Amino acid sequence: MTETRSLEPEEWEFWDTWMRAQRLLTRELERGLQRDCDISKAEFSVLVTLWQAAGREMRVGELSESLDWDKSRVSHQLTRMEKRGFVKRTQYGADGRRAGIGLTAEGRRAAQTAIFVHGGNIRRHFLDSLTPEQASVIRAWSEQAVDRLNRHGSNAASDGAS
Amino acid sequence: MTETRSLEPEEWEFWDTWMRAQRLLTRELERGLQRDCDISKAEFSVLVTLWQAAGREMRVGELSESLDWDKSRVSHQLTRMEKRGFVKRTQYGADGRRAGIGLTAEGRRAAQTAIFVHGGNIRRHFLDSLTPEQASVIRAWSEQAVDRLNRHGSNAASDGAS
DNA sequence: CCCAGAGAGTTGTCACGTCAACTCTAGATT
DNA sequence: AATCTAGAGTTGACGTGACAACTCTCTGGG
Repeated sequence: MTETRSLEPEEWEFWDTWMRAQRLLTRELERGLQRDCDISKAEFSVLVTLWQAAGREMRVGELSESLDWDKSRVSHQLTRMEKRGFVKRTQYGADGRRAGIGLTAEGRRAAQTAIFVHGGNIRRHFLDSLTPEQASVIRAWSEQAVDRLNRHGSNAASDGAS
Repeated sequence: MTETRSLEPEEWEFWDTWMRAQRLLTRELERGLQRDCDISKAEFSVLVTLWQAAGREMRVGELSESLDWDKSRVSHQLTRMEKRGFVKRTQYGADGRRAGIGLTAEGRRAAQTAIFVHGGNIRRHFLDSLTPEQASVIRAWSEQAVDRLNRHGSNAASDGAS
């Protein structure tokens, strides 16, 4: 008969622990964001990205690119955040297409405090928990992984790095 | 005026890269699961847990404990999976409460192949990407983090360390 | 001019996940 | 025994995320 698994129990456990750590960390930070700033992780991401644009309006496509989110996801998220009064869409054409996205005053306020508070939480729950060695190893792996996985997802062909 | 952030740009970037790596990896694996086995990550988790119970029926509370999921989340997930024919609830009392959860034949089949295939994907996309040093550092950090964060979540009071 | 097709955004649908409210049972209290 | 209550499970509402279908505009070719 065929094998019923392709990883050793020890490997499964490693994987499981790693996933669990991620989930716990993410959950803790998300709860902090909700508790302290009354915004979600998704809202935070959008707020930060627009904040970094420093007043310049962004297009949906830019947000999508920068966040690495599906365009429809961005659109849905903007609809919700527009309802909450964090962002506004300003029209370009005579029609409804081609919208520029900007923060409202309330959005700017929320972004500012959230960046401060959430940054502190990240330090407490993540950065402070790392030894210098762990930090540098994890950083290196992350960069490696992003490179490798991006190659997979976006472009399969353009491997010009000869 | 108050500071507008509490992390250095370099620290933000570290955090961002780390999160991005996780997200890309998770996404890749989830897509693989969908493509190769036609099941979601959530379904996989439930199937595996029930599979490990080796035929014995589990209660919702046990699943909730073991997966570290909210009970309502388990319940919703079971409803969906019952519809797909992967699990069945068997009643204990005269009423509808106290259900035992078991895999159907189809559930067992799906679990078996998914464990094999997904295990392979984990190896390819994660384990194989790690140098021995990275593996041991990440493993250590994960265990550390799970311990620390579990203490936070469950019991807030038992802080014997003066 | 008209039409085909590429790009940008939106919308619908469905699965996932969280929180709060609800139901039913069973054990404890009186 | 009547009731109160803690625990187990379910349900509903809503935000989130992925995917496909759709609309509208613009542009190039006939």
